[in-house]
Amino acid sequence: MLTEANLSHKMLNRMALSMSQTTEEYLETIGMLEERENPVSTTAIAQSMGVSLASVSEMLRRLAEKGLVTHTPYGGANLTDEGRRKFLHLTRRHRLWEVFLNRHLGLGWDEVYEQACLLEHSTTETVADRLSQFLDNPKVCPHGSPIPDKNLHYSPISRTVLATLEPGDSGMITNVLIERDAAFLQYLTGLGLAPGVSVKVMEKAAVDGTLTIEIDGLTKAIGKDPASLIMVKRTS
Amino acid sequence: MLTEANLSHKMLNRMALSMSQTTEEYLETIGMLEERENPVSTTAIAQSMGVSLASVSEMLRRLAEKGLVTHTPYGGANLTDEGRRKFLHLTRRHRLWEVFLNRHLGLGWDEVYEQACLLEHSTTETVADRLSQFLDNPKVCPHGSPIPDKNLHYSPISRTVLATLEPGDSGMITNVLIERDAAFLQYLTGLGLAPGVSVKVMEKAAVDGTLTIEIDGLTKAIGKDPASLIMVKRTS
DNA sequence: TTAAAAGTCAAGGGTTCCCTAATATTTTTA
DNA sequence: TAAAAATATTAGGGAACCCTTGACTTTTAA
Repeated sequence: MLTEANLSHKMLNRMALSMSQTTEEYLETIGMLEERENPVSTTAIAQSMGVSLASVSEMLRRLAEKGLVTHTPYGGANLTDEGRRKFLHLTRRHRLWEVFLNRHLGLGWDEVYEQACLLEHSTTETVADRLSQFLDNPKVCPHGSPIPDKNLHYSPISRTVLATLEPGDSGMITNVLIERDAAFLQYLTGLGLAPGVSVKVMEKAAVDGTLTIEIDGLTKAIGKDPASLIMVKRTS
Repeated sequence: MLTEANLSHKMLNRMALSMSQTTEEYLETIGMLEERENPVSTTAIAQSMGVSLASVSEMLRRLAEKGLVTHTPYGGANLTDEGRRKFLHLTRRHRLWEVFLNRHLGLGWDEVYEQACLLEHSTTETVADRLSQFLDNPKVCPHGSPIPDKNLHYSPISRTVLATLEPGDSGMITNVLIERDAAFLQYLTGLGLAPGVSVKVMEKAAVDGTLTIEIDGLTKAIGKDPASLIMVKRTS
């Protein structure tokens, strides 16, 4: 029986805006993986979230029940329109907080991901919109990833990977594909690499693709793997 | 057996900083009630949180186990030093967010409580400290309540209630005791009352204590009950 | 001293999320 | 193409967390 007394705060909350934090994290993971793999495999989700395959299977069933994903057994998962909408809202909140934390609180681009992960789940639409205004409606986060606007539109990202540039090519870093690995970001910082920085490829090792690049007048080396996680816009 | 695989994200989180959100809310409620009633009765907590007496009894046992409160059966509860520390941290975070939301995002003083309630539970110490700096280490929230500093010290609040002023007395509003009742705050806004505003008592009805006051040159009436929730600093 | 108020205990329920083990399906490869 | 390997699902179970009702105990106040 559903009495008024039974409608606790929590229940009302759940009906009003929310999904549990875990559910939101599944949506974010799936949305992120969808950009690389479509549909998204159970294994990819399990690895990315650090849980067992069985947990993912079960969660996918629950998400499908709620209409947030489509899931064909043995065939992977995709966000529904509704799921995608929630995913983009979360992305927007996450990246707006990253901008705030970086720009106004002085946290490094290697620190903001984790903090934004915490805040994004407790951000109402009102606060997100006001925050966006306060920040002058930024288009990208500190890692260069696009921030969906109020209508959830966002600009496409570059498709060119630093690792594919050839000697003589120049480009400007637009964004990095890994945002939560603080150590990786610190490594890039040490090299002088960040969104907006211009690089010129001097050499490319035939054997393993290691690049010799010029950044800000300095010559540096970067392996093919890290260079595959850095997106650039070619300038020549 | 405790394997590395068993140490999920959640478990690490729990060990590192946290308490569930509900636990934090109990601490906040108890800390708040302690200012009026000491020790705090089970009933007071139950009413304030909208749960049954039995739930509170059980939770007090759990909080006592964790060393956050002392609880003598049939004798009420008190925060331990550790509980008080957590309570003050939460208060600090809550009120810092209120200042931010009000000052920079333009939310009204009647809207900030609810939003800050959400954010406070996902705020690390680093972010709280940086936020405080960003806001120039504010000493009070939009409702005039003191914000504990980094060392959890805070200035005492006024003990004078508007309702106790006599005709001819003047004072400045320092803070209001009810921060989460948006309708009440809107009522005060309509009267022109807010922290920092000066008032002069013109009349006081003998029968029910209703005050006639002058605010900003305008004459207004306010009942004894609302006037008992408004704290002032006497200026004459 | 007795009734009312306050508080506790016992038992149980629901949700959420996770795991292991067993099983089923699909893909790969020999 | 059959067996092996990889992938995915189901079954069964459990822990944490928080809440409830109903019976009972303690305290308070008339």
